[in-house]
Amino acid sequence: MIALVDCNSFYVSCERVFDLSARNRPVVVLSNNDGCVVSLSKEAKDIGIPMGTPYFKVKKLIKENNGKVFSSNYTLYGDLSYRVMETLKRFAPKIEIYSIDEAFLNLEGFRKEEALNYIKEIKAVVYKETGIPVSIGLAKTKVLAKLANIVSKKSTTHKGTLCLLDEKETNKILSTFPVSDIWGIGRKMNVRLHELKIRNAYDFKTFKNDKLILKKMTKVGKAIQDELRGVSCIELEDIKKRKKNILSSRSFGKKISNKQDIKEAIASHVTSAAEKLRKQKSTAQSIHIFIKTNKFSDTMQTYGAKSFSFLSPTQSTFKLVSKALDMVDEVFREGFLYYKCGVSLSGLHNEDESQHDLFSFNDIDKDLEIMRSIDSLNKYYGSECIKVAACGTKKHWQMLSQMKSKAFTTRVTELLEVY
DNA sequence: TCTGGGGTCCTAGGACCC
DNA sequence: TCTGGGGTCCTAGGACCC
Repeated sequence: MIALVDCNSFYVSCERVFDLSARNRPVVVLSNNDGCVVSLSKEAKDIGIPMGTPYFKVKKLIKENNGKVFSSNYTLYGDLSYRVMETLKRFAPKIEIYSIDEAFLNLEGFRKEEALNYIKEIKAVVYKETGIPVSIGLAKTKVLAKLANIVSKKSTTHKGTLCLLDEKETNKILSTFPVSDIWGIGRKMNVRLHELKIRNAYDFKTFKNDKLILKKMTKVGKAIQDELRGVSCIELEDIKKRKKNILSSRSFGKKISNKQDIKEAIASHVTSAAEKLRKQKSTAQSIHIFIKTNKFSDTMQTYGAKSFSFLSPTQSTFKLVSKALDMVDEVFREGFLYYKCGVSLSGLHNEDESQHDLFSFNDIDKDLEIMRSIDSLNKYYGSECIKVAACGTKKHWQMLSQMKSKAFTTRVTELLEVY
C-alpha cells in the first residue's frame, strides 16, 4: 500500500498560517518576478482564476473580489514543507519526498481495514502540528495513489482522504476519471490515447493491445497502464538522490541592455548554482549560460547561449564565474533588450570520485578551502554575506517581489543588514 | 507596463570502437 | 559495379512533472 500526501493549495496555506487577514477570502501567490498565479485558495478558484494565468490579466478581478495577493516566499514554504515532512516521517517506515508539497508513504504490511482510519489520523495530526491542510490518497501503486488523492480533493463525499483498495469501487472511479488527469499523461499522450478511443482511466486500464501502447507511448506509457492495473512499476525512492543538473535562472525586474548588468546577473546565478553544487557534494564538468529577450514583446528578438567543459570537474565559484563572464562577452549583442538569463551546471560527479586532468592536479583543491569558509560564513550570517565582487551591489536586474510576506520562520534580513 | 523556475526520463541518431 | 557485423557512448530534443 502506498499513500500520497499532497498539501492543499500549499503556498496559499503557508501564507495563511501566519496571516489571519489571508483567511476566508480569495488568495493567490505569484511566481517569481510577480509573473503568474501559481497557487490559489478555493475562494480564488471559485471566482474563476485559472492556474498559471499572468497576474496582470486577473489583477482587477482579484481586487474587485477583495482578494489578497502574495509574491512567492520560498524560504517560508521550504521551512513549512520541512515541518510537514518531519511529521509524516513518524507515520511510515519509508517516505519519498516527491516535491515541496507532496510525499509518498510506504504503508506496506498495514491492514486494509485500518487504512482509512490511519490516513485520516495522519491528515489530522499534520494539520494540528503545522497548520497545513493535506489530502491523502491510498492505493496499491503510485499512479493509483495519485489518482485517489485527486479524487479525494475534488469530491465532497471523501473530504480529503480516499482508499482505492477494492477492485469494484476502483473501477467505478476510474471510469469517471479523464485520462488527461492521470499522473504522467500530458498533452501529447492525451491526444494519442484519444485517437485510440481511450477517454477515461478505466478505458486505459482495460485496453487490450499492450504492444500498441508500448509502441505509441514508449515504456513510460506502458508503466502507467500497468500501475492502473495494480502492478507496481514505479518504485518508491526513499533515498534522496543527487541532482544531475543544477540550474539557476531568472527573468529581470525590468529589461536590461547593459552588458555589465547582465554580467552581474550571470555571476550571481553562477554563485547560487555553485552553492547548490557544493551542498550536494558534487563537482561540475560543464557550465552553460544563456541570455534572451522577451518572446512576448514585439521588440527585436535574440537568444545567446554558450557551453564550456572543464578539463577537471570543479566546484569553485571563482573558476565558474570567470568562465561564465568570458562567455557573456562572446554571446552578448548590443542593442537588444534582454529579459532573462541563466546558468546551468551539468556533468555532475560525486566530489570524491571526480576524474581530474593529468596535468592540472596541483590546483585541484586550491579554492576548496576558501569555498568551504565562504559557505559556512554565508550560512551563519545570511546568504551574500560574502560574495565575489563580480556579482555587483546595485542589482538593476533584480526581480520584482512587491508583495512578499515576512520571514516568519527564519532569520530576519533587516538585522543582517545592520550587522 | 505586466507572461516562472527547476527538474527527470526516454529515444533516436551520430560518432566511434574492434 | 562491388564495400561487414556487432557493439557502446553521448547528445539533442521531446515529453512530462510540480
